Amino acid sequence: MSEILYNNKRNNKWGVPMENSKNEKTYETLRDMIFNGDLKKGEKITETNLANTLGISRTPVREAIRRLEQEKLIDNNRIANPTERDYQDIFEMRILIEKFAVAKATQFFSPSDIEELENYVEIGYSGELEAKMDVNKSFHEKIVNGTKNKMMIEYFNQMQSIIYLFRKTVLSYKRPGLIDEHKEIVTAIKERDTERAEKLIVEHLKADLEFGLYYLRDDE
Amino acid sequence: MSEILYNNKRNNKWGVPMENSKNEKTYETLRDMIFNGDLKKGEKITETNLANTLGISRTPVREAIRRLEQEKLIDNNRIANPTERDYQDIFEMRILIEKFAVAKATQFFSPSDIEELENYVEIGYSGELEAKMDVNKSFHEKIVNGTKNKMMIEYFNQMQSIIYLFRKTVLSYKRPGLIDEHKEIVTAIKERDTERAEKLIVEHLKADLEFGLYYLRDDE
DNA sequence: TATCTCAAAAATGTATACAAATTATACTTA
DNA sequence: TAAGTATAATTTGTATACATTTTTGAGATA
Repeated sequence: MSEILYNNKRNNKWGVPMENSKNEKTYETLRDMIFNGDLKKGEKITETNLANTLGISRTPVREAIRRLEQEKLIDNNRIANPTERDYQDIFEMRILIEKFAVAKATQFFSPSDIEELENYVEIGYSGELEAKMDVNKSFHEKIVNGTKNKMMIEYFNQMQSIIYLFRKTVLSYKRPGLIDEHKEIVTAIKERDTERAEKLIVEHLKADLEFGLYYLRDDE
Repeated sequence: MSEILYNNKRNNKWGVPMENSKNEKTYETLRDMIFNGDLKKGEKITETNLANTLGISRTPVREAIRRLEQEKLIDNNRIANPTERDYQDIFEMRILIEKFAVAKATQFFSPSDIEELENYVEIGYSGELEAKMDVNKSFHEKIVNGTKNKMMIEYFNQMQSIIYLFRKTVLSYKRPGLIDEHKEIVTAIKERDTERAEKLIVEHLKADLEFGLYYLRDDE
């Protein structure tokens, strides 16, 4: 399992994320248990149980659960089992943010920013499956970070957990053309062609969703 | 102080918000203390102190603080003191959402939906200051709810707390033309003129922000 | 005076005990 | 049998005690 942290850590006074030790670790553990299926979709959970399983008290479990509820990985004392509609909603929101972000990118990205994106494309072609997944995330993250809008970036990051679950479920990083589309987007950014970049990223995200939903429908 | 609940309640299995008693009440109390200035912007807070003040244990205070952190009303053990930049970021996000939402409204709002909006405009003209504030919120909320996108609606609601703080600080509901703009937007929706409605709401929100920032600059 | 060090104080993190609420189960009754 | 009801079991909410970390502040030293 990859080491990516879809994080939401609280910051200390220097703005540096701190390890709230148990709290933080519990959150990560539970999140990973959801991702890798140790905790199954729709499964009922209790604080008591999880605390026993992890050999700690309910207090840190409680806080971890609250965070996971925030990210919609837990809902109503159950492990999330997002519906098609849930995914559509998320992608609708994502499209709004990323369309805005890519426009900023065409206006403001420096050559080195663009180089970074090209690098992700490169790895997307050549890397292992695990690397592909990471790099796909980095690609979109890089673009969204370009908004420099703290709130927007935070909301985007919060959505990552569900998006990760989606990708994992439907293996959508295997979708044909995915990296080609990334490449085209970078080209549009490079050419400072805002409208084209917007159009491309919207299509890219819609294709992603459609591909995913197609396989999701078999699963359930 | 108005009774509006910028809520984020957890739901029970029937989807009905439940009163987590102390937890919920503590959240509301603290939020209102922030809104009405009992807790001042930038003021340092501690769980211990608040618990003593409210005459309860730290546990529910803790959870309430977490929720307020989520809404950015508390940050880093201090009552929030948003910067101009923070407000700009929020409005950037808001514009994205509301522009999308108003487009949906022009496409899908029924006569009775539109009537509801007209009603808010009416009260906006005739009502007391308190009512004006409520109705302004209802107006925008109605439009955003029209997206029927749960995630979008939730994020929008989360932003309401900071937006409320902003309005309260700068009395932006007193802005000249505010209700006229609402009226124009309703007209555009009624005429199913998507582009015009989008344009108007974006201008409306930008004007709101500018007006607010103008007065905010004096304050600090 | 400035800043450094270290102990005391205070705050937060975590565990645990108890209370209140919810859920499950066995029994009753129609 | 189905539906309802009362009680037991479980679970979550809240308080409290203790552990660990962070902050404060007094005194030492340059």
